Amino acid sequence: MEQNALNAQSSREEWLSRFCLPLLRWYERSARVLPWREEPTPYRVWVSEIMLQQTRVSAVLPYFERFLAALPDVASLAGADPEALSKLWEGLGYYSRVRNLQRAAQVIMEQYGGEFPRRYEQLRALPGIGDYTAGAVLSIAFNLPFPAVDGNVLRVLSRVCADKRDVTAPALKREWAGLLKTIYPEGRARDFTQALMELGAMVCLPNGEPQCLCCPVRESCEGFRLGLWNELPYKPPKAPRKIEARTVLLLRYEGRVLLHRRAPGGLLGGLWELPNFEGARTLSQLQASLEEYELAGCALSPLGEAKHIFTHLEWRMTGYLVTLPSPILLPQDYVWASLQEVEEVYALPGAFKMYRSLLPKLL
DNA sequence: TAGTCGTGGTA
DNA sequence: TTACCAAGACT
Repeated sequence: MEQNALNAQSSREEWLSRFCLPLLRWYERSARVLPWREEPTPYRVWVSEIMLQQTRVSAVLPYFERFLAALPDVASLAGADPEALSKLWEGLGYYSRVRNLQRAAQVIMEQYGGEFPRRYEQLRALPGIGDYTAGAVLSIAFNLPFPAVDGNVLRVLSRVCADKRDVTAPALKREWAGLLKTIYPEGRARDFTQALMELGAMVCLPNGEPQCLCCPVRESCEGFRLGLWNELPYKPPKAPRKIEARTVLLLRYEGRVLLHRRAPGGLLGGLWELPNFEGARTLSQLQASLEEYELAGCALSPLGEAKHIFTHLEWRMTGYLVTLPSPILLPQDYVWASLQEVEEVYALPGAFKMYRSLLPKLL
């Protein structure tokens, strides 16, 4: 065993002096100024952590400011109009996050009198709060020594300890959390949690070369000593994403476009969309389909192709403009929306961005 | 456990 | 262009 290497068996004193304290000193002078850091109330920290799940800081910033301005506290979130809430989240992705956010706010109002709970089990039981977020809120908002093991922390620890095990394994995440719990510096939980993540975000980078020469814990890093940064953290290969052809319809009538509300749950659950169906239909195929639906009098023209890549799915879309000559009876979950309503009321996911951008000219 | 669930930045 | 993947949770 190398004398300068840290590992899971090193003592608390070794971790503190070689890792935690240098890291904290670095954080004190290097931490980015972020809105949820300036005033780390439980509500602000919670909302920021939900937004930041699998999402970059730069993407979150404008959403966070707008969200906090519209819904400044738990009570306003609990009572918010779901449609307006969905619109506030439009474009941020993983839309179940915002539904869980409101459900949790309602639980906090009803079960905790609007006061944020401070016990791990209570936080963990709220919708949308898992092991990471519970630890993040407890440590960052309440300054309590609970670890928050995210992708940054897994990357930092796997490199510092030159650990080649699969970081996506939940058991390993629990193991790192157990280690961290024993080395939290007294009274410094808020800074230590954020310092670990900040190091991963700014120095111990994914995708390319980490900034080891600027790293405050370089001298104790076994990954650095062994030159293993390129191999760590280890993740097994992922399944290839499925490719799906879809036909998208932009139906218009008298300056309005037809929108459909997707079923709750599942992909883009509860959001609005341009009517679409599986398979790439040609113009003549589509013409035949429309006649079946007694829409024979429609003018039909192609709008071009578009691609949208989800994490595990890829849509290759073929779009058509359908101009209705007369009104139709609208089924459930369909609306005629004006351009202004598309912009201000209905949450339309990014998958339809290309066709949405045509609306100002077509309506 | 492994699949589902968005979007945009970056090498 | 492609592939990775970012302050994960849920089933």
